[in-house]
Amino acid sequence: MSVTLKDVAAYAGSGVSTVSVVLNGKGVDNRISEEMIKRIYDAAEHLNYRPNMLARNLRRGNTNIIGFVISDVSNPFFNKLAKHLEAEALKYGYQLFVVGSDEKDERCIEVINVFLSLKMDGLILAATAGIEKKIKQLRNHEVPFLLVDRYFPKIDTNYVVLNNWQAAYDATEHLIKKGKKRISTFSYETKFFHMDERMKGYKAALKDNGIRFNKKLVLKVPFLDIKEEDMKENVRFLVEDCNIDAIFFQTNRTAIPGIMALYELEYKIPDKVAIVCFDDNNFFKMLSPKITSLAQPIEEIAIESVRILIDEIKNKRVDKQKSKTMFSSRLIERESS
Amino acid sequence: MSVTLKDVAAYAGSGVSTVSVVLNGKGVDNRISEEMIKRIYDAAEHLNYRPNMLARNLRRGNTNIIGFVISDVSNPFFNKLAKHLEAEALKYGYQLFVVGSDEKDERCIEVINVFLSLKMDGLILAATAGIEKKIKQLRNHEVPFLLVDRYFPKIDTNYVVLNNWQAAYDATEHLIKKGKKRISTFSYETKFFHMDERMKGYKAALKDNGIRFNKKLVLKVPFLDIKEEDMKENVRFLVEDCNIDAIFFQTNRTAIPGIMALYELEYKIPDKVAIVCFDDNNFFKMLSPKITSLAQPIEEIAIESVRILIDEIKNKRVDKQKSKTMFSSRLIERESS
DNA sequence: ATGAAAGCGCTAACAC
DNA sequence: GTGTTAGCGCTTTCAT
Repeated sequence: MSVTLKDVAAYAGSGVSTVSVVLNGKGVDNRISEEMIKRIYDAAEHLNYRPNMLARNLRRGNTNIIGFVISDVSNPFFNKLAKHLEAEALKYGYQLFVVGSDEKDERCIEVINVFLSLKMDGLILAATAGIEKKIKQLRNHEVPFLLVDRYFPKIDTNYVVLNNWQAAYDATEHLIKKGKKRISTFSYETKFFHMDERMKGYKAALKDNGIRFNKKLVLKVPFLDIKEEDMKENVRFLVEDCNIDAIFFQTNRTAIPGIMALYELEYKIPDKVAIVCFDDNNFFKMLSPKITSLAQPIEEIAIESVRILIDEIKNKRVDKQKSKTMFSSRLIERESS
Repeated sequence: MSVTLKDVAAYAGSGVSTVSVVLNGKGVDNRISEEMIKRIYDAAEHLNYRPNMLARNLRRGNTNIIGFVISDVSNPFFNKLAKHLEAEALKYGYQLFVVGSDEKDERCIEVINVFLSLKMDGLILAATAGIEKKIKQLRNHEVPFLLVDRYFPKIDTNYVVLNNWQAAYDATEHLIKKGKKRISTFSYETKFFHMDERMKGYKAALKDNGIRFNKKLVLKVPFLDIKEEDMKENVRFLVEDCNIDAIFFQTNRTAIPGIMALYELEYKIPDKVAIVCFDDNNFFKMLSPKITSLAQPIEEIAIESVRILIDEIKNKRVDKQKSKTMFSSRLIERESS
C-alpha cells in the first residue's frame, strides 16, 4: 500500500503525532524544533507522502466536501449551475463533488445516501420530483443541505429558486402585449412544484389581461422521453385545429423540439406563431428568427446557494431558521415575439 | 453523532461483527440463525442505521467509486460524456464522482490528488494540456486510471480517444470535394496533442489533393477566452484579405462565435464560405443553413472507457499492458458545405 | 519539545 | 453460530 504517517515518522526518526502536527502546519504553534520540522518535511517529500483522507475524515468527522446531486449533467442549465457552484465552493476552500441522478427518484435517493455515508459536510440538491419523503427524513440527519431550482414548499428547508410564477407571468404578458390572443403553452407531465407555479403565472397573466383560459391550449409532454414526432403533431394540432398565434415553452427541453417542429411545418415565426422560451441558451441568438427567452441568473443562484450552505456548515445550529431565496428571471426580447 | 454498528449491536443484543456480517448480506453464508438475522435487520431499520463509508472504505481499502476529472462541466461534449460514463459505471456497481478542473493545470492536479487521497478505485481523466508530469507520476501510484479524449502519446497509459487526424482529414477532403480550394481552419493556442493531430490531418488532406498549405489561412485563438470581437475580425480578414472559400472549425468553441461572425458579416454560407465543424451539436440542424459537422461516438467512448478501467481495477496487475483505443468520427453532411 | 496511546467506525481473522 | 479483538491511517489528549 501507500506511504503512511508511520512511514514518514520512521524515516524522520520521530513519533507519528509529531509528523501529524507538523504536516498540518501546526509545528510552530506546538513549538516543534525547527530542525525536526525540516526533517519531517524532507521525509514526507522524499517518500512522496499523501494523507489518507478516509482516515483523516473519519477521525476529524468532516470532509471539506460539498456533494451536489445534479438531476442531469447534460442539461445546460444545470451544468452551468454546477460550474458556478464549483467555483464558489472553491472560494470557501470546499471541493464540489457532482453526481447525477438521471432524473430518477430512486437514483436521487441513492446518491443522497452515498453522500451521507461519505460524511459530506453539506449537500446541494437539484432534486427529482418524488423524493419528498427523503427530504423530510434528511432534516432529521445532522447534515446541512439546500435545495436548488426545484423545491418542496410544504417542507421547511433551505432553498434557492427562481420566482417561476413571475417569470411565466412576464413571458405570457409579453406575448399579449405583442398582440397575441390565443397563447398556447408547453409543460411536462410531472409533479414538480415549480412547474405548477409556471402554469399559474401563465394563467394569471391571461386573466389579468382579460383572456379566458383555454385548457385545450395547454399541452403536457412526457418528462423524460420527448418524441420529435409527437411534438410535431402537437404543434400542428395547435396551429391548424386550435388556431393559436403564440407558444410559451415552459422549458428548454420542450422548446428545442418545438421550434424544430415549427421549422418543419414552415409556420412563420413570429407572424403566424410567436415564441417565448424558458431558460436562455447560447444558440437562441443564432437561430432565425432569434428566440425570445427568460434568462435565469444562474451565477447569482450559485453564489447564494453556496453562501447559505457554508454558513450553515460553519455555524452548526439545529434550530436554525431555514433560508428561502427567490430570484427573478430576465426577459430577453429577440425576434421570435 | 450518527448511529453506528455498535449501537445496532447493543439494540439487537449481539456482537458488532455479527451485525457487520449480517448487514453485508453474508448472514446466511456464515450460518447466523434466522432469528438473529431478523433481530439485526429490525434493529438497523429501527435505528435508521447507515454505514459510515469512511470507516468501511478505510478498512476495506477500496471505495467502489470512480473519479472523473472533467475539464469543463459546461462543455456539451464533456457533459454528454459524463452522462454516459455515469450510466456505464453504474452498470458495474460503481459510483461516478465528477469534479471539474476548469481547464486549469493546477486545479486538475489538485483534483487528481483529492481523488487519490480519497482512495478512489479508479480515475478517468479529461486532462488539461500541461499535466504530463503528474500523469507520469500517476503511473507509480497504485491507482488504475485512463485518459479520455485528451492524451499524451509519449506516456504509456490507458486511453480512449478519437482518431483526430482522420477526422480532420475527412472534413478537409469533404470541403475539397465540394470544390473549395482556399480552406481556412480555426484552432486553439494550446499544447494539446490531439489538436496537433487535427492540424496534421488538415494539412495531409490538402497535400493529397494537390493544394498547397498556406500558413496564413491557419488561425489560432486563445484557448480560454475567445472574444467575439476578435473572432469577427479574424473572419473578416480571412474572407476579405485572404479570399477564402471555406472554414474548418476544429472545435465547437471556435465554431459557435465563428458562425456568429459569418452571420453578422452576412457572408453567404456555403456559397461564399462553406463550413464544417468538429463535434456535433443539437442546434447545428436548427441553424440555417444547417451545419455540417464531425460527430464523435460519445457513448461508445464512454462504454469502452469504463470497461477498460473496471477491467484494470478488477484484475490488479502492475505489469499490465496498457490499453489504447481510437474511435472514428462520422461526418454529418448538412447544408453548410 | 516530543512521543505514546486512545479511538473514529468498520471488517475479518480467530476464538469459543 | 456468535463474540472478541486487532488494526486500517489519522488526530488529539496527555504524559514526560
